[in-house]
Amino acid sequence: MGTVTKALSLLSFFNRSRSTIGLSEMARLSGLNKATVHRLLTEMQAQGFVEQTGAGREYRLGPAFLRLAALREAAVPTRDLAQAVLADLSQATGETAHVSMLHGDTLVTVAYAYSPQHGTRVTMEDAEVLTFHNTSSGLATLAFSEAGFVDEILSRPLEKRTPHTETDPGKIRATLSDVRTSGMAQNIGGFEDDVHSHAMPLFDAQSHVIGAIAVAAPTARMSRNHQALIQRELRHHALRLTRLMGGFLPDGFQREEAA
Amino acid sequence: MGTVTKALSLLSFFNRSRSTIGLSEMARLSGLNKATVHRLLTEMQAQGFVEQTGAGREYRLGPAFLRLAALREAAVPTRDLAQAVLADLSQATGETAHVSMLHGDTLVTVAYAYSPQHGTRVTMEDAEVLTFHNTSSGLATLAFSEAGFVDEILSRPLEKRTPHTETDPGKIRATLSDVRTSGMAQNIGGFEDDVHSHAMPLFDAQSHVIGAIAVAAPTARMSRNHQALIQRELRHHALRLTRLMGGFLPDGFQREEAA
DNA sequence: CGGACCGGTTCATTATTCAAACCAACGGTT
DNA sequence: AACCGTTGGTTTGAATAATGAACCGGTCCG
Repeated sequence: MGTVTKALSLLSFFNRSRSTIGLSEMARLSGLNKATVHRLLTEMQAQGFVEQTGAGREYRLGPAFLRLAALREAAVPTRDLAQAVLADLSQATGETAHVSMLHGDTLVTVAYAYSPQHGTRVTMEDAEVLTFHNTSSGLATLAFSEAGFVDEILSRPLEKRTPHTETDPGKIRATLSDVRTSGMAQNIGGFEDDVHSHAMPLFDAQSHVIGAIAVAAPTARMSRNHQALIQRELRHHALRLTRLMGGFLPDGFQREEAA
Repeated sequence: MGTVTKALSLLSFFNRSRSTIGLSEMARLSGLNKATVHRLLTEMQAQGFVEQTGAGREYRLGPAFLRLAALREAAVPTRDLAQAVLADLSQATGETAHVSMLHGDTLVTVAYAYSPQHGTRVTMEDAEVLTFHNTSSGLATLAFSEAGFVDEILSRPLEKRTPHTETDPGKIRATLSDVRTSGMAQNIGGFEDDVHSHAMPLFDAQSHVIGAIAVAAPTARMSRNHQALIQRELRHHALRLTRLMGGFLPDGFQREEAA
């Protein structure tokens, strides 16, 4: 593992529930020597990628990311585009909508929109990492990924998050096959109890899957009419977002959506 | 220069007008060997910090920054806080307001807000890098920086951006002294013709300057009454933002603002 | 006081980076 | 076609930087 890889991988130990990390803890988490970690952090600190908190001298993510994220967004406005489409989609369905993107082997939520229509709604967190086997977005993404990647994901331990989580790789593969046919994935209570979500894949210019767009609703609200509405709107907006981002549906992807 | 520093400094060559950079160009910009640059970029690419565009194989900033910026913002919500204060400030003054933060020796705009009140307004860009000698934010920041940093900045060549740009280090030092007395910096047409801006410094918990908050208006609109309004509102909101971010004014900082 | 942490530093050993030359491929000229 | 100047990417001993075990000086706790 190269030095740069080591340094950057340190950053991945920060998450929502662990926003500051001390030197020794970072050394333990990464398995690297304390001196090495110190040097890497010091170098990253000089560039603003991490900074030290006043008290305790722990490290946290630095301000450089604000700048670089803004530049990334200026160069590739996926987030803005997603946000715009999600606003329409959540408005049309009255439910929470979100877009998650594939980064390597992790699926990260990059944008979401709520509808004010109902008092109850499914809530989302920014930059949340989704699992593949128990979210509709994960299933939609996986269904259009290459076989090796699917094997890789399904060979790992699959967390049983709720009583309804499906953890049998064979059954999941059967589900993926259905998703490929219909173009849409569903998940009922597999990630959070009482949440019924629909998701469709998003594609880039080479028709490779790059993420998914989803609508999440309380199961209590999922009547047949409501489900039909969600599916219709989701099909429409998924296609729209893929096109806005300069992508193309793969050959054979079913496209029965209403104009 | 350490390896990590080299790798991270490559990222700083991306900006708004140069969002993709090829291998050879990056080697030229950084002064590093092509082989080294290639290895560094490859490592960063594996972590999602850069990615290659389909055509031309050039590199651009990667998606990892969206995630890390969201986590940074979750840990230290400076941007959100700034945005909230700016909304009020631009509303109260009817002019464009913005906050810029000091990262090492560069001053970067992190948030801004427009007022819909007038048809003409000063426009801003996200993640824009400001110079110190010809912006009110730069002068406000510099006035409360330590002497060594001021010497460093003023010893560099000072760009004469407009006919009104002051480039004489001696006169700039005199201006900084005035800014320290009044707590507020002004700049008339030194950055953009016909823009009159006011700025005040922002401080952290150790009373070190961390950036500035500013109001920028067309010179044509700057009557005595309007200027008095802007100064009053700016004083109020600058103090408010410093406090919201957990900072304290340094001893002796003048505080004659209206409650 | 003694022990167990913490963040940070030292220095001989070891691995990486450097520079320069070299490939293969592409797009224009001649 | 031949040539030219590019591009991204790769290879080579010689120079340089990274590494990790031990070490320092704190602070907290009993």
